[in-house]
Amino acid sequence: MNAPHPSVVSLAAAVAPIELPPPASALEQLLGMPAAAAAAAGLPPVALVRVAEGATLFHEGAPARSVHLVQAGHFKVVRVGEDGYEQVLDFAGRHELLGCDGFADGHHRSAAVALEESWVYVLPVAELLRLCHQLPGFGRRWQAAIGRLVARTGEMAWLMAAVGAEKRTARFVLLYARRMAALGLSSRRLNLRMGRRDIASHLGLAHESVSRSFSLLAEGGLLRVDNREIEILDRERLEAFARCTRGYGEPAPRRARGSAASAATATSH
Amino acid sequence: MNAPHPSVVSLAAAVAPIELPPPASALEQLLGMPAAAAAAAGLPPVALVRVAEGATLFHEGAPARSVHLVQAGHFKVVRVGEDGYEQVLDFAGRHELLGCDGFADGHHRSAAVALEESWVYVLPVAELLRLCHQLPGFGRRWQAAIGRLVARTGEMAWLMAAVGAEKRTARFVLLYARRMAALGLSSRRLNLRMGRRDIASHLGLAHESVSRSFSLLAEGGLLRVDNREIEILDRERLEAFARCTRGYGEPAPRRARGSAASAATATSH
DNA sequence: CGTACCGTTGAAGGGGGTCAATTCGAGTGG
DNA sequence: CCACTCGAATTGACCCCCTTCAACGGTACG
Repeated sequence: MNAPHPSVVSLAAAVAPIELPPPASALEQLLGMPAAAAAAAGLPPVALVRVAEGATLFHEGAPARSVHLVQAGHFKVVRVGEDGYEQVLDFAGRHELLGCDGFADGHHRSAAVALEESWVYVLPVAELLRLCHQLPGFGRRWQAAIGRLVARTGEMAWLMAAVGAEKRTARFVLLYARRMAALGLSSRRLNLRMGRRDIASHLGLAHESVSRSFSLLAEGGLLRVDNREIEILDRERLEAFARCTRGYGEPAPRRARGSAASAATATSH
Repeated sequence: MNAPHPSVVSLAAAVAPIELPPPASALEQLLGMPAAAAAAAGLPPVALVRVAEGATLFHEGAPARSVHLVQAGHFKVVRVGEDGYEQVLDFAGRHELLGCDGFADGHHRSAAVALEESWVYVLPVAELLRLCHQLPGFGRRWQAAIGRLVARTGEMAWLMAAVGAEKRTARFVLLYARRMAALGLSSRRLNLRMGRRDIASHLGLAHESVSRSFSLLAEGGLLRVDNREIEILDRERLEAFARCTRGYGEPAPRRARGSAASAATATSH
């Protein structure tokens, strides 16, 4: 707990904004050009700030003056219900936007909490409109980013549509793996940055159910689970299992020792 | 079924595009100016097309060349899973945008089906960028619309977070009422445009459970249910009931005859 | 009048929520 | 180094709620 009272204050206590991070910059990819070219085009430099683990990037209800582009690290997007229940809306990693729901009325409708030490670019909303005007091609990129954001609703619906905790957990793992693959990382060995509670809140389950699901999927030989280290052992069967949204049937592919009969799992029907 | 094979073809068979609809135009509100002023600014006219009940505005996977602004009527946004299960992602009415998830890669990730005879404005994506450049103030309005769209993820999460079919149904009713209020319509007497199956798919429940939930909420005196005609009898208690997301407890406020004791329902506990 | 679909209600069965105990690891201070 | 604490993660047991299967009434339509 290097953040005693998680607050935006921790931002001020962070290291001074840097100009260019170690690997490829998420900002450059969004702009569609290297930072040097952007500077030459007369664009003001974009701040890159550090967010400590457990710190809140922005609070629910706070005025939304800027959006954030994740350069490194991971966040959870949460909303606290009127009853105090913390609902995890989404997880966001590199190249993803945070805070766009604040566009609606100028106030954030969710909070973003860093799951680990992270770095984000700060893009004032006023800058965004100017970028659309000045940078040719940025409009398209910005629209694409918005499209991916809107598509998140579909992903979430896909998650929640599955009945059965195991199916839902399987879909979560597949979704997470897909995002890792999009970042060029391994989609077999996953390093979950969030705890079981956060996963459970995201999936609408009890954290015990998530734990049980992981165990059952591992018992079935689909996954190897070691705390937050996940390895997909049999992607074929995992996807087949997650495919059918409805039906408690096909309870779990437990002990399907049959080797390559991928057509149908050898459950007794 | 006036649409034998629901298809975009029905669009061509629709009445010729009109220029101005009867009441206030959703397009004018998005543009921030009357259509006459927009025309004077050199903007090309925007097509307003009719979509028959049951017709598909755009299909999943189809190339996304334009977004649609609902002027009248209602749509359901659906995604068909690989297993053929139809998942309702959202419902969209007047003043709402359809097809923005296609921004991501140029292809629609969901389909839009008209629940009744509807009218939509067709906004080519290329036009949108030009509007941002030419129309002062449009950028802000467009951002706000995007923000509302992104905020939908939070609404959906709020829906699904509730455990218990009754709570989830109650939240759906409240959400629907809120949208009706935003349109200036009555938020007490609701006219659901979608069937129980669609609601169930949207809430991740069996359609029988939705039906039962409506009956139980009606039995508790919170709602009056007559097929698709819903009336909110006691908004106070309905919101209190929907408030707590978790806990099967407080099963249902059935037969709470006690008049004004709103602090705690008089269940035997 | 028959068909088809929607909406409602009943009965049975199982999955997951809740509560509870246990293990394990990290951090802390003796 | 060890005792202690705290939290995360796992596992077990019980029981309610929801899914599923089934039947029934109502309405639109040919």
